[in-house]
Amino acid sequence: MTFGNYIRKLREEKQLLLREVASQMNIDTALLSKIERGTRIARKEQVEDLAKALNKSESELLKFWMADKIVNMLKDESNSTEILKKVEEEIKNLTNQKK
Amino acid sequence: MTFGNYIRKLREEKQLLLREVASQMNIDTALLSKIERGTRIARKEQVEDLAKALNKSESELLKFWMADKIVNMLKDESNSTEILKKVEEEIKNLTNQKK
DNA sequence: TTTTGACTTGTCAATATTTGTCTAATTTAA
DNA sequence: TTAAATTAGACAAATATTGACAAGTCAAAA
Repeated sequence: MTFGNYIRKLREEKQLLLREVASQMNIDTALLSKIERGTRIARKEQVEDLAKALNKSESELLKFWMADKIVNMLKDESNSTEILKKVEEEIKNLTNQKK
Repeated sequence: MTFGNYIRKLREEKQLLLREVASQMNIDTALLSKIERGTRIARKEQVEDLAKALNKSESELLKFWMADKIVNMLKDESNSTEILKKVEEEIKNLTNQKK
């Protein structure tokens, strides 16, 4: 489930129109349409706006949004598994960093 | 081990000067210095050039390079583990995609 | 069939970011 | 101290991103 598909699903469940949500976000309907279809990438600020408009937790939406971006970076790499393993290691190091 | 630290180590092992490697890459010494110190991000093209100049496999260098970028995206996220798990799922889906 | 409303697409100027180089430090090694 | 290597800062040029507008498609209502 991509970010776009996810927010579209949420919007439809709430029976909201593109124009209603877009208006709450202060953006053009066309732009929100593109974000939902994945032809445009939302800015972080817009993800926050969406969380408000759709009454979902910001971190939940950000999870989908960040995952999307990372998947996009990795989708053409042959050794994405190896890369992810390394990322996990490095993150672990970071969080164990004292001070 | 970050990308910058890694290529610096490789360069020093080979006893090459910044200016020698930078010249092979057709970039300014100052830029390579910044890349090694992590204050500038190499372009993918430059990673390829580095692989040649340092006689290392491109995919090995790209692994460090991509991991760096992803770590940077995640370093301020509280739920990075969750995000990575989602990424792994999505990647798995992608590779299982028939046609 | 025409009209209407919701959504989508293509294009473009404005804005923002990235890039690489230059010059001027600073550090290092002799 | 000197000379070479490396680093920092500032800048213009190149590139990328952004959001809006206008025009398009599509389905359902009239």
